[in-house]
Formats: sequence, C-alpha cells, structure tokens
Amino acid sequence: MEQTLNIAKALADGSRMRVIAALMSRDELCVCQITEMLQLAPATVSRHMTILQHARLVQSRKEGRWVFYRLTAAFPDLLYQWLAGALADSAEIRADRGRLQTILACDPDDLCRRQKNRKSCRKS
Amino acid sequence: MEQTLNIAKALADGSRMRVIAALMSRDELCVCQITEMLQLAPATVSRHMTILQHARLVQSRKEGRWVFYRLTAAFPDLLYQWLAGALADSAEIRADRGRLQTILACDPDDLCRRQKNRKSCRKS
DNA sequence: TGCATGTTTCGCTAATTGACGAAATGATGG
DNA sequence: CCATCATTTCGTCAATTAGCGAAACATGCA
Repeated sequence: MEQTLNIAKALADGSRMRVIAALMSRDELCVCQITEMLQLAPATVSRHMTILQHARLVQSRKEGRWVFYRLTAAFPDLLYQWLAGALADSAEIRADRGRLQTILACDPDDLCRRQKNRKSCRKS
Repeated sequence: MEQTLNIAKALADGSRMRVIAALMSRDELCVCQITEMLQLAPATVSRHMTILQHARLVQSRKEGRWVFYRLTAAFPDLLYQWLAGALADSAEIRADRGRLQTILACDPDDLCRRQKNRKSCRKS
C-alpha cells in the first residue's frame, strides 16, 4: 500500500496536480517554467517536484543549468487515463495550458530572469 | 480540478485507503465493522467516512441503529481499476481482508459490544 | 416515556505539510 | 579560479489534519 499511498499523497495538492496535468500535455518542462506557471517560489516548486519524483510520477533530466521534468514511463496507465478524463474539463488546467503556451514562447534565459525583475516575459 | 483534488485528498490517508480497499472486496460494511478493522476510535472513523463521502467515493445507508457504507455507483471506473491492481499485492490490504472475514463472522450486536469489553469477538 | 446503544459533532492537542527566505550546491562561461 | 545563475536544502512559521474523549443526536425497545 505504501507506494500507492505515496502516489495519492503526491496528487493530493493543487499545485502538484497542476504540474502533472501540465506534463500530460507538454511532455517536458523546466523548473523555471513550472515556477512561472504556478507563481510560487522556486524553493517551493523544487520541494513539490521532489515529492512527485519520490512517488515515481516524474523524473528529471539535467541540461546545463536547467532541470527538466517529465512523467515517468512507470506512470500507472489507468491512473493516467483517469486523470486525463477527470481534468479534461477543468477551467484551471485549461488556463494553465494557455499560460504555458505563452511561457514556452519565451527564451528560457529570459524567462528565468523574471525572478529578478519581478515581471513576466511578454508574448514572443 | 476541485472534485478530482477532493478524491486524491480522500485517498491520501492510510486508513481511508484501507477502507476503500475493504469496500472493494466486501460491498457493504457497517461503521462498527470498519472501526474494528482499523482499530480506531468511532469518532475518528466517522470523520474519515465523512471525508470519503464528501469526495463521492462512498455512500451511506441507515438500517436501524447501524450505518452501512458502500462504494458509490459514481466511483470512477478507471480509478477503481488502478486501485484494484495497485493494491492487489499489498500485505496490509490482504491482512485486512483476512481480519474482515473474522469480523463479519460475528453478530453485529456482539461486535459492537467490543468497545465496552475492549476485546475482539472470537471466531464463529 | 425512559433507557440502552450506534453514530456523529464538538473542542482540543499533536503531528504533518505548504510556504518562504537564506544559504548551499552545481554547472557555465569569462 | 571567479562570478553568475538555476536549482536544491535548510530552518522557520502558519495552516491543515488525524486522533481522541465528551457530549449530542438518533434509533429501537421495554
């Protein structure tokens, strides 16, 4: 039960569920992009990603200074399908998807600079 | 997302996950039987069942002094299947199933008296 | 009606968890 | 090396939550 419970706990938070939903439509996201999407402190996002990773729902890949996260191949298929259906008509998730499109249009370099200037990147 | 999150939160607790697993093998259980299985105070069990009910995972039926709980018809099918598979080889869940067999062999009347005598019912 | 009994609600305490800032880590590029 | 920058770890605080006992509620029975 331990592992199943870890998965349920990992999903039992709005921010983490939004991340999972985002990774279901965009197969890879950088920490700074997730941070921008959630509008949380980087430290908080890092903590959330660690919890998701410990539940084996996501895995990380390092590229230079950036860390990219994606869903694991071990992501339970039936769970994935349930989430896909249950979150399909969620306004929040749809809004995130829209915002992600804008976020992904920015240079990662520019995007990450947002934390200093405290402003979002502008479209394209 | 709200409702999906409620479900995840409802499952994000060991006791509540054990109840769901139990209701997947025995389609109806009385509060006193669940209390016996979990070895928790009746007040605590009641609270857990309210949370599961609010997530629309279980529903209650009153019969005399007893309240029976069962999974709802609206229980998401894919979620059910994932849980069934994921919990199939859980030692704790199997142990609960074994203990339930003993519990269900008792008269509900006798069973509920356990709280006063502080002893379990003996087999058949 | 009055009592016994199963369940729920209430009030409280202890443990868990999400959030942040500051400092540590690790990699890039002068 | 040294400075910079993205990310993580650590320490702390506030909010949430599981647990219990006591009291309230509801049902069945004498």
